[in-house]
Amino acid sequence: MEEFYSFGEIEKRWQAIWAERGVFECHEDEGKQKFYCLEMYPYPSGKLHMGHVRNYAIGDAIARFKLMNGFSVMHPMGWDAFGLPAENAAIERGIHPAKWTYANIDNMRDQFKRIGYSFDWSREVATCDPSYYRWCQWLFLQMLKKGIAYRKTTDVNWCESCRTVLANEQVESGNVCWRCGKEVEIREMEGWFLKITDYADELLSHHEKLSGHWPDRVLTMQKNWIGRSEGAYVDFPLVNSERKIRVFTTRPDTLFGATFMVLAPENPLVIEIADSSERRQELQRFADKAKHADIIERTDIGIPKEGCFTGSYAINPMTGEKIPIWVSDFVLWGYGTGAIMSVPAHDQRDFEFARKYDLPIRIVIAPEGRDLDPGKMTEAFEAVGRMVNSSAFNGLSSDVGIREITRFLEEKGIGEHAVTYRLRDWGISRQRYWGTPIPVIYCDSCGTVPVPETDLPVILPQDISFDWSRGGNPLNQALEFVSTTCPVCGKPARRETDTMDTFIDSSWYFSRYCDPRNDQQIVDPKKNDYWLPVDQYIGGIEHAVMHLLYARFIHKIIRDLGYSKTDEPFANLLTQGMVCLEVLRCPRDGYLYPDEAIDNGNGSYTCRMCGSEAEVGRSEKMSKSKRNTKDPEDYLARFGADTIRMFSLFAAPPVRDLDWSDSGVEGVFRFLKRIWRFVFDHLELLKNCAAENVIEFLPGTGSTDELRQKTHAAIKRISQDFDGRYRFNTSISACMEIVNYLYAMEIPEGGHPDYSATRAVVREAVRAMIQVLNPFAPHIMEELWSLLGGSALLATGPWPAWDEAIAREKMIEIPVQVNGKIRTRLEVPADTPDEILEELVRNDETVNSWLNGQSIGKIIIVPNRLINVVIKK
RNA sequence: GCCGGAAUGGCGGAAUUGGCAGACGCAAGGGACUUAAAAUCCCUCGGCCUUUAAGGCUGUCCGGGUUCGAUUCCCGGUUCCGGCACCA
Repeated sequence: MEEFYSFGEIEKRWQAIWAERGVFECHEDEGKQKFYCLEMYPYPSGKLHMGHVRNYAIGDAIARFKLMNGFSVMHPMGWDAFGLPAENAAIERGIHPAKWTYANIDNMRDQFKRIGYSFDWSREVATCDPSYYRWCQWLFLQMLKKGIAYRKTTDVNWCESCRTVLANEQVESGNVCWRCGKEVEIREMEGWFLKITDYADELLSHHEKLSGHWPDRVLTMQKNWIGRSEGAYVDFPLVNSERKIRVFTTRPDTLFGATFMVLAPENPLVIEIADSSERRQELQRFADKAKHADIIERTDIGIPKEGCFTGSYAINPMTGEKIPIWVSDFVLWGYGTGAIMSVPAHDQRDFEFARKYDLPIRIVIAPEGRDLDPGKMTEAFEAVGRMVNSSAFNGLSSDVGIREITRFLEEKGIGEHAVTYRLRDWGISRQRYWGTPIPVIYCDSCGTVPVPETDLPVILPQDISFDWSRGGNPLNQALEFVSTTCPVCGKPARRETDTMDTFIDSSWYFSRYCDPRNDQQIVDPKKNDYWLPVDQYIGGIEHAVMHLLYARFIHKIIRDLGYSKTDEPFANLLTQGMVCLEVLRCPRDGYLYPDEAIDNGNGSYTCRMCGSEAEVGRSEKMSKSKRNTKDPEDYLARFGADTIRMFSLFAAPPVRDLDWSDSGVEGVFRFLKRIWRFVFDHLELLKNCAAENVIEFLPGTGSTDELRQKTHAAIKRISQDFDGRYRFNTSISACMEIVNYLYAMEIPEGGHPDYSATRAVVREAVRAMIQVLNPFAPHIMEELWSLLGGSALLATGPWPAWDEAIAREKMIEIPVQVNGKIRTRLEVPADTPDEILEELVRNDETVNSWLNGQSIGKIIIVPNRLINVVIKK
């Protein structure tokens, strides 16, 4: 053993041994309990960043812990390899997307291996490989067959900077592209959609299975996104026409208060019902304006809503009254029926609209214990109450009224109970090259024809020109790809040139890992049944509604196709926090790299370029644009893989954001060196302790008993931390305490009467430390394990057991309070009976001095924790 | 506007079920070793007050409440972060 911890050589050696022996390669083993540990696979952007290091360090700790505990562990890795950056690189630098992507994959795989993650590389997949995307295409064909995939022309979100359509989930803050941050525009386009709305109810109700296993906020975000609302459809007949206008309302109890109607400008009825050609033109202009209005302006709550009268009237089916029909852009064409009944007394938007255009307001819901006056109201009364001005329904409470009115509507055939969702169907067509080709063919005679399954995969052509000046998707220019023959009639036909949203690729990759080389089917159902669901899924919160909703949806389709028995793909979800660092900002030169500023040592920084004082901003997510990134490679070279892994687990609990700290990294490095040196300094005493299964303990001194107790308590604590709590920062600190204790302890020389007793306890402690730290710093621990005589690999265990009796402290210092303030402490054996404690307290000098001659009211004893003496009032 | 989450020393964080606030680490200060530096080891370290020892008061965003006892539970508020934002 060398005196100094040479991490570089140690890490390289053990990585080679693990790979050689295939320790992390897994297979279905019915004799063992399985554990599927998965971190969200990365986009191969070129190199790993600190967020990756952390994400995979968390998963690796869990996977390694399970492996040491005898589970059959699957911990796979692959690449979310289709996507825009590859294509942009091709345009900017003339490198083919495939070449760029595979070069990045090679580099990142090499980085992963040098960090020593316990991935089963034999299961690696890359979504841009035809053997993978073939099954995306197959899945699409199955959805087409079932009517889940369909084509329509509709308003879509178009990002000009990415030159493609985006799904609703991929538009942030109302109008911003999730990828590039630029504003999106609404365009009418034709494209492919998946009927995720068919699964809305199930996606929502299965939250029940996830509750308690997924973070509440992810479930809440999905719930809001799905946006279920329950109410009724109501038909309003038009005056002088056979036509009806159907509306959706969540408040049938307010139906008597509907004094006008409003249509969305896009609603085709608008033009149809206009009462004159003049009016028609006016309405057309209004609709055009609404269509081209800025999305933010149109949807901002604060801005008063413009409206336009159609000249037509409808009949309120309850009151029989004639009510005017208006048009306004606050009514959305994509939600409900694109038309509403307006109840200005009980809906704020309707109220504001009614005030602006002087439309009637009628109270039909009375709050408990007060009266409303339509003339004096300043806002709508939106809460529930008792029905008034509602004929036979007067006096009913809102909830009863909703039921009764709905029943009445159904009896009369003028409405029905209804559920609507905010969720829209998922638009998956992307007008870009680097994605999975959508396997359909357009034939002039036969229409839209699916590519026969036997012809899959439809290969993405490699020879392609990325000349955007010619407009549109580069695939359009690939004539050999586009021109084909119709599979039905054999006449010339053209292929679809749009590719699939890459979120499709990532919606089922966890299934493919179960059977990654299968070229007969998407996955062998037996293998899916063995491994799924993923027992622990780990990734960033940014995918709360995108990836995590899509994957749940696609998995249900895979289930319905008979390839899985599980309803939900991810049994437990952990969303890790971001890796953050303070930003440096110069008032003139913007964000600065650390070496662009001079550290004045007093917390202030000077910009090297212009000499002005740079502001130290708050800690923000590491990003290139803010220039506050740290390259894992630098730390790998200076401290090694074990140190960066352990730091990223120690600095904060996984779910929280982590502030990067160079001195914190050094602290962890020091800790590993301390362990190394302790073993080196006590090599003779520790020799072969890893090979020892049973240790003979001798009656010890105070400190040996204490060390044993601390060792067992630490094993217990860390084992329990792995059971879903995953607070590795405290696991590591428990080990630091043991190591500190070992350093502080007097370890007698051989021949001393206490030597044997101390030796046994120290050997046990060091052995256990090496074992429990292995999931966090596997290379150094594997090395120490082998140096201390471990014959098998530590990676496969064993995990140490703890003895409950030893883990419990023998002597306890119990704080004694008088009226809630600590005044003294009692040193007593654990589990001392209450009577004895009470006796001790009553006779205690300090306690009595704090009584000031008053008598004791009662004594509260919390076993082994605390005593509180309450003075009688 | 609505819905979540958070707030603890100079900093990251700990306190698992209402029971010792500040574990562990960083930074800082002091000391040992060294010709020196690095490395390493040891000590101190929330604030205020008194001090010979030791102790007292105060302190977990702010204001109330429940309780023998509240970082933890309840009510009201502040600030920050995130999500959704005319969804009828």
